[in-house]
Amino acid sequence: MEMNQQTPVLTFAASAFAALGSEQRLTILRRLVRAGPNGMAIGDLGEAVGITGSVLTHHLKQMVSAGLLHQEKDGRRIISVVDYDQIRALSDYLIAECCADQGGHQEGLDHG
Amino acid sequence: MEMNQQTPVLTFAASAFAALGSEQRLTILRRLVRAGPNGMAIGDLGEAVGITGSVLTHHLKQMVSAGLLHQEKDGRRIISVVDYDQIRALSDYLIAECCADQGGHQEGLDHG
DNA sequence: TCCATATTTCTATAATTATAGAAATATAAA
DNA sequence: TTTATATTTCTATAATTATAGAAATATGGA
Repeated sequence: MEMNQQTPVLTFAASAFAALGSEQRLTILRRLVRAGPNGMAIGDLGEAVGITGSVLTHHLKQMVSAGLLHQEKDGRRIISVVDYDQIRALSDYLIAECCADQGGHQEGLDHG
Repeated sequence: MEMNQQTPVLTFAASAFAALGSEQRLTILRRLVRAGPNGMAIGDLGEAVGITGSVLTHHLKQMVSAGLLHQEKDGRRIISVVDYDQIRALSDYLIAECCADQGGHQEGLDHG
């Protein structure tokens, strides 16, 4: 199930946090962030972080499905690129929803 | 395994994000945030969010273990209180680590 | 002390996620 | 077209997490 704009905020957030909830995936994400907006081929990524093959595919799939990454084809390579806006949205969610009445509260968000 | 100051950042972050990665737990957390720094007894919390008994205990345990909450005794009630600082730290991590080179980068963090 | 309440632990089962090898698919280059 | 590379899908198994009822523990009040 891929997340889109119709997905309720709670569902998106839970799915995205779950996708961040693994040391391996955080490591993968950090490496992709370092790669910047040009992204990185799966093979190179795997070599860089020491996670390859079907396990890497499995983790990337979860992150794509949660909306943290997207992928583009470049010949026979698949380039993974971080969706920075989604990550920012998640960080904002955390402050807005989870620090309400503690100085970070914002009114008017629709929780779906 | 309870998180403390010695826990590597990556391990804390992965564990905390995993603890946020469930709609039920996000719902619980939001209710506890609304309760503010006085927290909320488990029974009242369960009634409010519609998750009770061993399932609620199970979720709270994960959140406490990840450092998102702590618990205090008040007679025979157990009061759960959000650790706002930890949530802020998590939000900061997301921006610092995962939006680096995209405008949110900070130097000098030790990734453990 | 006895009782009611609050919460946890125990136990079991279901569901999901993780790990990994092998085969399959897709594509570019020779 | 053949070959090598890149990645996925398939399959299987292990590990973790979720759900839930029942029994156990802890505490305050009658």
